Amino acid sequence: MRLSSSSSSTTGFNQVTREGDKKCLNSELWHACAGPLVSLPHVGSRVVYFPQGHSEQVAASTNKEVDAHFPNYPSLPPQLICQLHNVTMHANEVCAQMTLQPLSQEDQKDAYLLPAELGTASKQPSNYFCKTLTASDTSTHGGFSVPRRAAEKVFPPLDYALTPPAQELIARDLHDNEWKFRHIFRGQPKRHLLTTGWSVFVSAKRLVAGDSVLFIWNEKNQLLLGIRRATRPQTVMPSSVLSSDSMHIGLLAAAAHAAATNSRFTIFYNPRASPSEFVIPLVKYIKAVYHTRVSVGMRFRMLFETEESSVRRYMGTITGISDLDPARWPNSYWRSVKVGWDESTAGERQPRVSLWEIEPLTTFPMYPSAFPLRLKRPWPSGLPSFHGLKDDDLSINSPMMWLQGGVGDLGAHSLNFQNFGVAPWIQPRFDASMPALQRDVYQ
Amino acid sequence: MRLSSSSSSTTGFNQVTREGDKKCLNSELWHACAGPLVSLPHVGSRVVYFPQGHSEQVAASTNKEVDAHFPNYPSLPPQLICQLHNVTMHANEVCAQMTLQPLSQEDQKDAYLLPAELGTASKQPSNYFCKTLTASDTSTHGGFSVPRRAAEKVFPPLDYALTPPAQELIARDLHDNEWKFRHIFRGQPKRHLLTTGWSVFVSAKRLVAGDSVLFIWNEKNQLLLGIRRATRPQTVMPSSVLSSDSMHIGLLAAAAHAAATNSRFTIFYNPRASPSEFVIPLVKYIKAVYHTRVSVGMRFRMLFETEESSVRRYMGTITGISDLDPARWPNSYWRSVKVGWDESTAGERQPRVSLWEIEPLTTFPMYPSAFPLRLKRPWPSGLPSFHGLKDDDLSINSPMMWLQGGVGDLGAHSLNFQNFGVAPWIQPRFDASMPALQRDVYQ
DNA sequence: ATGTTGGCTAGAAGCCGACAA
DNA sequence: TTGTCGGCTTCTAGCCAACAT
Repeated sequence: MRLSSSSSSTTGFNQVTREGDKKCLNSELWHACAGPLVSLPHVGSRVVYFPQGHSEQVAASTNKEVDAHFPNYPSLPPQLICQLHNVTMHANEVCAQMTLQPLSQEDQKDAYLLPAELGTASKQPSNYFCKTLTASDTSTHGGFSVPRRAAEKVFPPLDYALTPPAQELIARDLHDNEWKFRHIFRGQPKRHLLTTGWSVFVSAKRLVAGDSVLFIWNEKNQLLLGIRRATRPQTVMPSSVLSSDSMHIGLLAAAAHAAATNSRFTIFYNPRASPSEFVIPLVKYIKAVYHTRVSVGMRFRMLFETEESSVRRYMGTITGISDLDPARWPNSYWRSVKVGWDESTAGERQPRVSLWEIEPLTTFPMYPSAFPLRLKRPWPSGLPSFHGLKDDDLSINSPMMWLQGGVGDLGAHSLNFQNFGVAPWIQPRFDASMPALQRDVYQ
Repeated sequence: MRLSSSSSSTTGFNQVTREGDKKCLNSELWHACAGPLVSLPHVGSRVVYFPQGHSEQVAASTNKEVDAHFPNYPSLPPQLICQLHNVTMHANEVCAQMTLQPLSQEDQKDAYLLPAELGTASKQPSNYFCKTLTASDTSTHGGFSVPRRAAEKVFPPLDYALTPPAQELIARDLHDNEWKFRHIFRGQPKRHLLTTGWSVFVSAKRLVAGDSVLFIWNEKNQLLLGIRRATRPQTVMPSSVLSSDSMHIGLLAAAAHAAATNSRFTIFYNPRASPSEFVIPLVKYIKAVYHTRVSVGMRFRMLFETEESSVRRYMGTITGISDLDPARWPNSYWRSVKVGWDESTAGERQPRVSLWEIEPLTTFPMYPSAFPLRLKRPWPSGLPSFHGLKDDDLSINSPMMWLQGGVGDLGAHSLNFQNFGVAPWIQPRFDASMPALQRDVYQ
């Protein structure tokens, strides 16, 4: 269950969302290109930044793991609670630039005492489709074959009285460039095709078979058009600017310096390249780490993105809880959970996940937590169970804001809790140091 | 005439010179693309690395200057004497990857005591031409117009008995890809043209008007083909991997860590992006810093690259000698010389240069040096004057090795020394701490 | 000496339904 | 339902000399 945490697409446009001071990016399209699982924390909210996760993104981008002979930054904790000052979406390679400011040492400890930020539900694109391009779609021989259901759902209706039925479509990309396509319904059997204009788009964007295109019909009756390049292995060269080692060091040193001086620093989050989100809302972190009981043997679910840009759940079992990198990052919650996946195709899914990525499937009585919780006191008893969640609210495209008016968006997807009738953290333990995560959050 | 310091093109191929373990790069072509002023130090030799210069390259690549609120690395000196362990030339964006290992604290001081590395003259391409592409050259309407002199000098001779005279040219690029062109001599008036094959090259390399192509006819009777993209302002995006701040910090932290632990680190030197070379041979540094007397008011020359990839000299006057960045990099020789340029178009030339970039024009008696030399003792008198330098050796394409057999390539521009009958450092001072820079170097 | 343009032509780009998976 | 292909058409890429600078 993920309360799609405080996505910045709430209002359609996030704070600055500019690319090089030129144009305002369409937040809805950006999120569609980023994928259904990606959410950006709210500007102004408090977040947790994980240098380890950032390091993983750099490693994935440069195809080079971190060097073993690396300087340690003992002053840099594995997680850093920060104020999120700015989020800028970039269009070329879909990524988000975030300006973070670590809280002071004192505030780091007191973070749990402060009221959590208001969260709002993210507005996912309603009418869209995503298709992976075939060889025919990208050849010079013809146009683009539109899946029938997709065309009927997303494109304006054709006048089928015409012979053949056809219209001109105008779509805008993330750069706000306009692309015109001839949409025609012809052939035997009949099918929807984009002909004139398609090839210039393909060559301009340098699309190849395997890349995906994304058409969105939004509330303003505009057609939006995004692309997602296939993750070509070995695509990025070492950037020829800085060695990957220096990049790794730079990321750590920048964060350490910012932490030591409580000054701002800037990171790039690349959703399609990064294995996992490494800036997550503070409330999501607190809930997962302090209010969820996990133990070896426990079953869980986790969301993954499908080929067609929708989500599906995979199930697995927790097989261990330990530090991913005990030498460099002791006592880190980053990917601290070792898991086994039910399906045998599981080779493609990571063997370690973080607490906030999974939904434990709890049954009563709960197993005692084997995880070294910092929490000392049991959660006050007598909290109500969760009932009354409606099935209609469970779609990933219309996540339910089930804490509206409360103090926090707990930052998880709310899928399928009703299957268990109770939130997994219905009886979490309680830490005396965090009274301000008021109980009414859970009501 | 330039003692192109110990360029790796000496043997035609440098040590590893591989791109992604795929192909062996042609060193001659790489240097031609890099430009006539670029030289790479020898693998195994000792060099001086300037974090400031490296920082300038990152700033130029990311279009972002270094932040004022930057962490200081007091342990990192402005120049670091290193052993150069490896040089790898890259082909995509012409750049060189170098692995450096700082000498130990002790060896840093003793560096001047060790014998200087052997230097050899670099072999510049003999037959080549470079042309900046016009709108017609890059349009889909036609081919490439070859300048007459260039075609006659570089291409194999046509059989002018044919009507029209034509041949097929086969050229190889840095990736060792083969490109075929139809070379024809036709039109009224007659001119050399590349027709069939040209447009695929232009589109494959994505060349636009303003970019340059480079044809080389080498000693093995092979035709080599390189490109140089115009330095488009704002070309590079922030790489969407790491913030420019983190890159700056990363470079400094990596160098500082390597210096502290005497471990290897890796840098990328991008000749076309970097304002100045920031890894230079130790001997060149020693000569410029310890054996050249400069003072305010002194006249000097400096080499620059022309549009046609040849060199020309500009003259100027030293107007000051001071730290470029007294706060961050006190006592640094990097761009420590403030200069004024003779020609009024001097706005495009930097107002600060480093000692090893210029050739002071000395006359007797020399001005007393206003620069804080560390040298204590005057140079032993009685050294011979320099005579007998021949004018024919002054071409940049046939640099003379006038220290052959000596212990060091002094790595400075020795252009036009014969004009003054004496090397500018004929009477340098002498430092007791550096006896091993034997006097016979200068004989 | 060489950049640009108009004219011409060959070949690729692109539209179509047939066919098959 | 939709990917690929052969057939046909259209249009542009590309060769040429004229012309201009």
